[in-house]
Amino acid sequence: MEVYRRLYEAFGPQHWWPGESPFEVIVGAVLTQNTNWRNVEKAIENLRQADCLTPDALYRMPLPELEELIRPAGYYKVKARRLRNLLKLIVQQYDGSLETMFRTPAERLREQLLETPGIGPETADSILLYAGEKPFFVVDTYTYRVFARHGWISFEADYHQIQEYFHDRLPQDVRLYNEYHALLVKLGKEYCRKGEPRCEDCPLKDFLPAGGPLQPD
DNA sequence: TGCCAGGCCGGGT
DNA sequence: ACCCGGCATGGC
Repeated sequence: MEVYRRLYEAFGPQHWWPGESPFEVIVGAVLTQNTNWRNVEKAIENLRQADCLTPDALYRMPLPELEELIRPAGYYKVKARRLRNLLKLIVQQYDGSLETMFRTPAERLREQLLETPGIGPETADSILLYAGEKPFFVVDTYTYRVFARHGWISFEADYHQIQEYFHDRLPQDVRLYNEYHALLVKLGKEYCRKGEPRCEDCPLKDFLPAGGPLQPD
């Protein structure tokens, strides 16, 4: 929580990803898997131009056409199938209505998302938090890297353990989870990229263990 | 120019 | 159970 405060003071509110619509957020959550958000924006813009930013319209679209539209997001063939799998759930189980979908108990919806091929824990939690406003903390590579390098979690910790770490320590607040995750991404991009920790000017430098960041990354 | 990006899956030990 | 490559485009 002190870490959160420090980041908020350094970077301010990120007002991240409450994107145009919940559906757009869902599509973005799949397309951004291991991919720069800028590329995702191009893909979403293509979908908008094609007037296909609704579950039914997108689910109806032939796979090759979908692949072409989302091409800028990379991994376009896998992602087209993953999107399709998710759309199938939304259309067939919830009649294409996100309101209906998010009315189902969050724990059970999470299970359903995870059963969908191509939807892993981070994508599922991103959908639940950012589109559905359900209190699931989103753990991404930056979360892992930042907290492991500071010695706050183990480098061996899996997704669920890391999520538990946050759920145990933070008030259950959608707004807070939302902002915290966004701030960690911001921090990660600027100071905690893969090869190069730049701890000198990092807002969290005071919290580093003696001898600098831990490294098994 | 090479490396990285807001993961996830499947196949090989 | 673990480890590792494949998937692909665009930006710095």
